Amino acid sequence: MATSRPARRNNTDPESTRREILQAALEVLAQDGPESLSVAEVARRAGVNRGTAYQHFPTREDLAHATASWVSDRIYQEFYGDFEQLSETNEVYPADLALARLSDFAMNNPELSRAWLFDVMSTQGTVTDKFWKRYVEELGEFARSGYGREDIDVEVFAFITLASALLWPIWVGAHAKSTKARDKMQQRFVDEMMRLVLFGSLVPERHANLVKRFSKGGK
Amino acid sequence: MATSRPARRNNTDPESTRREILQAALEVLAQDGPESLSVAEVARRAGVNRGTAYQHFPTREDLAHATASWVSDRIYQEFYGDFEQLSETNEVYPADLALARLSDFAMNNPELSRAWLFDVMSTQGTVTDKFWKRYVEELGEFARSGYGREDIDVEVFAFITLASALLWPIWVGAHAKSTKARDKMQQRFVDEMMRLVLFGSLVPERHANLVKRFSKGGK
DNA sequence: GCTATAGTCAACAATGCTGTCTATTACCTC
DNA sequence: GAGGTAATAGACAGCATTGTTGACTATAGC
Repeated sequence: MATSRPARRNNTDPESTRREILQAALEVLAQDGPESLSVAEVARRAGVNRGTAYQHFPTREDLAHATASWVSDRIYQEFYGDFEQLSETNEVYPADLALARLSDFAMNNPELSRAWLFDVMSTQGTVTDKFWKRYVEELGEFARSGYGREDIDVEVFAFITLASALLWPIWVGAHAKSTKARDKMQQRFVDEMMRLVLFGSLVPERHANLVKRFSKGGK
Repeated sequence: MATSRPARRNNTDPESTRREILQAALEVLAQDGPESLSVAEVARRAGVNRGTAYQHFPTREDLAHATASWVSDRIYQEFYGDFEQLSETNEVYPADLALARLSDFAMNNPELSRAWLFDVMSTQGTVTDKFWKRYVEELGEFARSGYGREDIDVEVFAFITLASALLWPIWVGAHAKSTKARDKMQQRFVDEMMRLVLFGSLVPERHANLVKRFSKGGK
C-alpha cells in the first residue's frame, strides 16, 4: 500500500536538527513571548516536520523549557565564553569596556535579549540564570576592587544596567529604522550610561540634604 | 420555539461593561503578553458573554489596541492625574520624591507596568505614549532647572530610569514572596537609584581618563 | 401602554493547535 | 545485506479560539 508520498530525510544529524528547532523556537519566543510559543509554528519555521519536533521535545512545555535554558547558555557563551582565559590574567575588566561590550551584545543579539527579558518577566522567575550570577559576581568584584564605589548595592545596580542595556536596543529598533540611526542610538546609550556612572545626574550642591542622607549609608 | 434559555441582561450600562472587559484584558495582557490575548479568555474573566465582547470590540486586534491605549491613559492618570494642579504652583518636583513616586507606582501597579513593558517590547513601538512624553518633558525641565546636570541625555536617562523602575517590581515579585520582603526590595531600589544619581558608581580618581573624556562633551 | 433599539446572549461553522499513532523512506554501522 | 536510527507524511480526536448570526431582554421615546 504505497499510497503515501516518499518521506525524504533532509538531515541525518539529530543534533543539528535539535539546534535548528531551538533556533526557530528562539525566534518565535523573541517575537511573541513564551506564552504563545506553538510547536506547530516552530516546526514550520524550522522547516521540520511537526512529528520530528515532538520527537525531540515530547511536549510544548518541554520545548519551552529547553529553549529558555538554551537561551541562558547561549547568552553566557556569547558574553563570557570567548574570553574565559582573559579573566584569569586580567584582574578587573575596565568599566567602559565592560559597558561597551554589554551594549554591543544587546545591539547585536536582540533576539537573545528579548528572550531573556521575557524570561525575567515570566512570573516563574529564573533565579538559576548562569549569566545573571556571573554578571553580579563580576560587578561585586569591581565594587570591591577600588575602581567602583564600595557602597553600591550590587544586585540592584546589576539589574538596572542589565535591564536597560538589554531593553534599549528593542526600544530603539522600534523607533529607528536604519542601521546608521541604530548605531547612533547605541552610542548615545553608552555615553549616557558612562556619564551616569561617572557623575550621577543630580547637582550635589543643590541637594545637600540628599547628599548627607545617602552618604556613608546613614539614615 | 422557546428552546433557548433566557438571555438575561446582567448589566444595563454599556460603559461599565466596556470597562470590565478592558480591565480583564489588562489582566490577561499583563500575564501573557499581547500576542496571546484571546477574546474568549478576556470575556470569561470579565464574566461577560463572548458575543458582548465582540460587540464592543469587533475583532481581536481592536480589543488589543483599545487595551493598549487604555493602559497608556490609565498610567498617565494614575501617575500625573491627581496632581495636575500641583505642577502649576511647584516649579520642579524634587528628585527624591519623583523617584519614590515612580517606584511606588510600579510596585503598586505591576499589571500596568507589565502591560507597558510588553508594549515597549512589541515590535510595533508606541511612540505616541502620553506618559512617556510627559516623563521625558519633566526630566528635561529638571535638567535645565539647575538641580539636575545639564549634560544629561534626557531621553536615554528617562528610558533607563523608567525601564528599570517598572521592571524591578516584576523581577522582585518573582523572587520575593512576602509583602515585607517586597517592601524591602523596593527600598533597596530607591536607595540604590538615589545613590547612583547622586554619586555615580565609579571612583573618579581611578578613572581620570574617563572623567576627562566625558567632561564637557569632549570626544 | 407600545414599539424601536441598544445591549446581551447562545449556538454555529471554520480554523488551528496539541498530542498520538502508523506507515514509509533514507542513512549509518556492523 | 540486516538492523537500528532519524526523519517525513498523513490522519485522528479533543479542545480552544475566531467571527457571525439569530434570538432574547431591558430601557427609552412616542
